[in-house]
Amino acid sequence: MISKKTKYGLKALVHLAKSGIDETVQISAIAKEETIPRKFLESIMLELRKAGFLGSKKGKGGGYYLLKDPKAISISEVYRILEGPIAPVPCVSLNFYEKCDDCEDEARCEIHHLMERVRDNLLDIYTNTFISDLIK
Amino acid sequence: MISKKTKYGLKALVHLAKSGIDETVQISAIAKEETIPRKFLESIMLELRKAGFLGSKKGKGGGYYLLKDPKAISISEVYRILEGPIAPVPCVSLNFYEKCDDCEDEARCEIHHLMERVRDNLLDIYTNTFISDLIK
DNA sequence: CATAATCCTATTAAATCTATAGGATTTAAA
DNA sequence: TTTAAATCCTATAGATTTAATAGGATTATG
Repeated sequence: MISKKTKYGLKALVHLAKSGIDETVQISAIAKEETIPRKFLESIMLELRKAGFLGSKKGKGGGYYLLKDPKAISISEVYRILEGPIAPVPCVSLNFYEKCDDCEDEARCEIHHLMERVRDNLLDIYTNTFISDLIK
Repeated sequence: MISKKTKYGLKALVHLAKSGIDETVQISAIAKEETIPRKFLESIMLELRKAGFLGSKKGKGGGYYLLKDPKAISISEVYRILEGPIAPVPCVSLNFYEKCDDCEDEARCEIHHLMERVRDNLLDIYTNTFISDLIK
């Protein structure tokens, strides 16, 4: 299950992609149209800006705008920023690896290989799908 | 990310499968060998029994044993009992469907189709992998 | 009858998720 | 120059979920 944060973040990026690159859109407008709590979205946009996806303009008439081409923003990048690991368990994560407390030897762990397969499938989808692909 | 509960449950089932169908094994033995907190495992075994995967024998010399052939227990069944929905969002879940608060029309939701693809991939893996496939 | 096992309910502790509060800062326009 | 409108930033509250434990009740064996 993905968090609402990630879901909202993806929707906001698609929203901006629809408006066009370099077009500023206000948080309140996105929040209203996408039915996302305004303050929650504010914190998400901040993260996406700090991660380099968005630029912002302060003050009256300001807002957020896409810094990258929607064709160049893969879902996996966004996912890792907002959600964290794509892998189903930390011990098969490429970017957020953590050893399990319970198993000594990963090669002998019964569920390790299954988890790797799941990871590979998710990675395949998320790295080969882009914000531009989500525009309807 | 899957919960430790699901991970522990899968490991316990594989453990029992290794011992053989109808062979009773005690919680404490599984807990020790798989490095799972005993009391936690106790509650997991209880759930697996109530779901029909396991039988139990009380009293001295008792324990748990597999009721089904490991070749007939798919990961998806276990997953749904211990973890819940396989789908990444409730609105694409086959067994735990819930409407989203935010989108009005699922057909027009930008991320809906992506989530369906993820679900289908996960389902494919989890329904076509069985406890017997995890034995090393 | 002592021992060893599951059974069962409740509860705690910690972590995470979701959302909000409350201003500080910046900018545009009146 | 003032006002309004926007982001910026930190903190925190509240709710939910996860992980684990407590404590005894029940049952079976020898």
